[in-house]
Amino acid sequence: MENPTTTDGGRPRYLRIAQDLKLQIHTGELPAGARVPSESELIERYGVAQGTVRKAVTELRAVGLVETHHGKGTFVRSRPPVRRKSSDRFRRSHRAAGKAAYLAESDQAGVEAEVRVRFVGSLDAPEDIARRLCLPRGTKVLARRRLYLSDGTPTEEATSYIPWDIAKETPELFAENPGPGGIYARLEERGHQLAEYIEEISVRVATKEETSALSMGTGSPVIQLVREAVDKSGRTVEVCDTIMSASQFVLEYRISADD
Amino acid sequence: MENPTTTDGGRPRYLRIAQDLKLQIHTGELPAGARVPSESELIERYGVAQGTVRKAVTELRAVGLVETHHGKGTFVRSRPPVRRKSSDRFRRSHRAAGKAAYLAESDQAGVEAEVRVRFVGSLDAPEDIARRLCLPRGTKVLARRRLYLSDGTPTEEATSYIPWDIAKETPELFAENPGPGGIYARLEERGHQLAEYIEEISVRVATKEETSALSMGTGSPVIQLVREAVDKSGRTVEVCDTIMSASQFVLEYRISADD
DNA sequence: CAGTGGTCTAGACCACAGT
DNA sequence: CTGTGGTCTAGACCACTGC
Repeated sequence: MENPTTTDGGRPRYLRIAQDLKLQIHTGELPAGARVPSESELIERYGVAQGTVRKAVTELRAVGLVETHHGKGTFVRSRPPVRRKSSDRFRRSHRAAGKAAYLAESDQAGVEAEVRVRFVGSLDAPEDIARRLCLPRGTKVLARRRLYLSDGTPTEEATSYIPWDIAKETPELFAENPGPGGIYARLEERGHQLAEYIEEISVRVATKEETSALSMGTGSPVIQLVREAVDKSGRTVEVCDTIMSASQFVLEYRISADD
Repeated sequence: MENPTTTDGGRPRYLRIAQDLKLQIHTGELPAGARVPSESELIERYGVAQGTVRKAVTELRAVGLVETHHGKGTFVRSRPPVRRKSSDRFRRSHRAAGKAAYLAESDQAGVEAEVRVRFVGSLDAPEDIARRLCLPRGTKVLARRRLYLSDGTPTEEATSYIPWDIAKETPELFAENPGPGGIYARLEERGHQLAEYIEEISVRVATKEETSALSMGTGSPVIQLVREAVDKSGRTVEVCDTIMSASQFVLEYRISADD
């Protein structure tokens, strides 16, 4: 009798608490970056057990409203979703303007973008990448991994893989900053005129590494986008594997109705 | 001391149990459609409390390996992901062959497809839909909601919205089956030559309704795909709102590198 | 060290499905 | 009715963070 369980107003208590916190976030009572009250505080405030507030916070994490850091606390995430535009994104005109794809998008969205290079160097091609590049598995490739941040918080980690025979004749690809227009501009300068990009989108829950790299909660969904860049000769000259925090993105594609 | 907690071999017990079940699923020991042992059985088998096996099963649901039904049990899901191909999907050639987009894809994937019409009729356009159709909010539109199944299990629910002035002159749109080539073929016959489709993809956790419609677990991620079909005059003649069980799909888009 | 989140237990009661 | 999953409690201990 000291346990009303599910009879709170139809819905479970943990959802009721989650709802309450959502409201506080949306009204600005809990602004972006703010600390959400600790578990003990919530336990006292709502008069429930730890497991219950825990489920509530889990709910908020799943929705992408907060992120939690062990030992520190849980915090309100910032920023609304960024938009990526497909037909726009790889326009040669953006390159002419001296912008890489990412900066071009972010500019449009009015977000302060930052790119942090994590690794540039040779690597044995992983299974899946080798297949996509039509190389025997384990072949040496150039890998470029970078982390993208919007307004300071990491949202996206991308790794480009380029066959070694192409990379070695394109020294700019080894630089942290490959120059105006990004690596696609460099590849085209070297005679690899691009014909099309093929993007594959899938959704899964984050692995432990991704969770920490993108500082999200456990079990958060991520979007995995694998893009192949194909040149006029039909060869795949680059594969880019991107992991995004799912709640932060909306992808847009335009498809011509003419065959 | 009767509680070893996290010291099981580095990882939490619930992950250990989840891992164990995953293995049984992948080896076929628990084939598609099979019942996963009930909570009480798992409690006994692993010698843990209910909360622990619960978290394990939650993990499996998040990964999309099982689905659970209150009062009945939890079951292994079937089918690998279906592929959708963008440049393929809306080819006029598929319509000529008398197939709607969905059947065309599924054929390719060797999956037994089924479409179940849930609703066809007029509706006041919801906020977001009205905006996309450039109509004042609350205007009457024709709505067509259908559920798509692969090998018997629901994977996708789509609702098409068509402005009333277009719908009323196209009687086939009110039929359960709009005929060969689907509604896009009918729209083109009525003079609305399509120019392009614009698709927006986002990911979020399922609402309660979606959870039951697609028979997935609570908190599973879904892909929301909103497509606008634009005709040669620049008018959006249809908006289609699709919810998919995220773990069941891989979306593919081809983007031309030429501006 | 104290404070935070993360895992676990043992036992209770509720809600849904099928006999 | 029994058996299933769903919610909740009270209290315990572990692990990470920062003073």
